[in-house]
Amino acid sequence: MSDEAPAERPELAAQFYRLSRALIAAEEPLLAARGIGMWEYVVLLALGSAGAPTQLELSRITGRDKTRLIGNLDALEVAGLVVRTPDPADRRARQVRITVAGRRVTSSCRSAIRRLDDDLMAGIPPADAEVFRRVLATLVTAAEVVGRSPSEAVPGRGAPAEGRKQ
Amino acid sequence: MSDEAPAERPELAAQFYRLSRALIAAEEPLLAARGIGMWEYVVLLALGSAGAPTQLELSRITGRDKTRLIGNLDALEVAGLVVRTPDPADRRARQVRITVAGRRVTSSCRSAIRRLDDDLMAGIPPADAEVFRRVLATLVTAAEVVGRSPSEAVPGRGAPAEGRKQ
DNA sequence: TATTGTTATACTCTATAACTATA
DNA sequence: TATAGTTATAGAGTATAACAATA
Repeated sequence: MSDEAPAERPELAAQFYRLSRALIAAEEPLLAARGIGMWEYVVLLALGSAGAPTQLELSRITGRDKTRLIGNLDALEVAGLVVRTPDPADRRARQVRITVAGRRVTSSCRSAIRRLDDDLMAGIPPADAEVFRRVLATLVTAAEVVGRSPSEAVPGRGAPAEGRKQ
Repeated sequence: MSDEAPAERPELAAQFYRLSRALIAAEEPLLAARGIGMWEYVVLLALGSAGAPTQLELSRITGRDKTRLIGNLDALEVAGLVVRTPDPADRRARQVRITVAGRRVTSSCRSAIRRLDDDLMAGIPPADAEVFRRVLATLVTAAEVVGRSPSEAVPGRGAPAEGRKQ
């Protein structure tokens, strides 16, 4: 209990937050130069693997809300990077497919981002980098569950102090 | 050059983004149960180390905009976790100091977050975890500069494709 | 005139609820 | 009635500009 020396270990959330912000800020101009935004790139990436998902399926794949996906698909479609065709089995749904131009843009973006990642990792010894990437991948999957663990529910007093207005 | 097999290496930004989102989402209820929000915790943490900075200095320390800092300081002050006193040397400025109650809340939050971090890292072998934390700290400092490196300026065509409306 | 803290305004992003057309 | 896609509305977060008190 007498943690007089706080050990000064940095908090993971703060570190991940800074890193993601810095990387995304660095990637955005690279994507913009190729005519797309961050979320449109995410959509293109997902479409590169999936076959011809419906918009709702695509929403679930990317984790992006279906209503916000629409604007991205609109932009991608007018840019000729995806096509939306009515689902023959269900005329309410629309199947989304990536085009050849879409694959080309995706590949170009991926290369640029890969280069950025390599720049960031440039100073890390290869052995350490490999450990880092392996642990990172493990944490990403583990993070889905964190917080649901019963390590701590709420502190002493019962009132959840809900109504903060900030 | 013939990278036919994309090697499937995940992108760092996506991984950091997911991790920070998951961790922050898990931390928010812990902080809320103690009566503060994420940014107020950041402010309290900064005040724990700094002596009695002025609001503008605190803005620079935390990286938070000075106008948005105000709401956080208001909330922290009515909660009795910080006090604002006029700077005797410059009557325009106000010095911000953390209170004893503020230190108590900070410590409680830090323990809870430390516990969350430990939960996340629970499955990682200690040796790997140590490497991971060391590399992570290195990357955080390196990330400040990434993107400013000349690894790639803009792709083929000169027009920066600026006016995207999304 | 410049600066500190503050307030006000606008703009983006997000979340939720309605609406249409199909089923 | 329920669902896929769309649109509209409201909220949170952010950025910028304006303002009062002081330097």
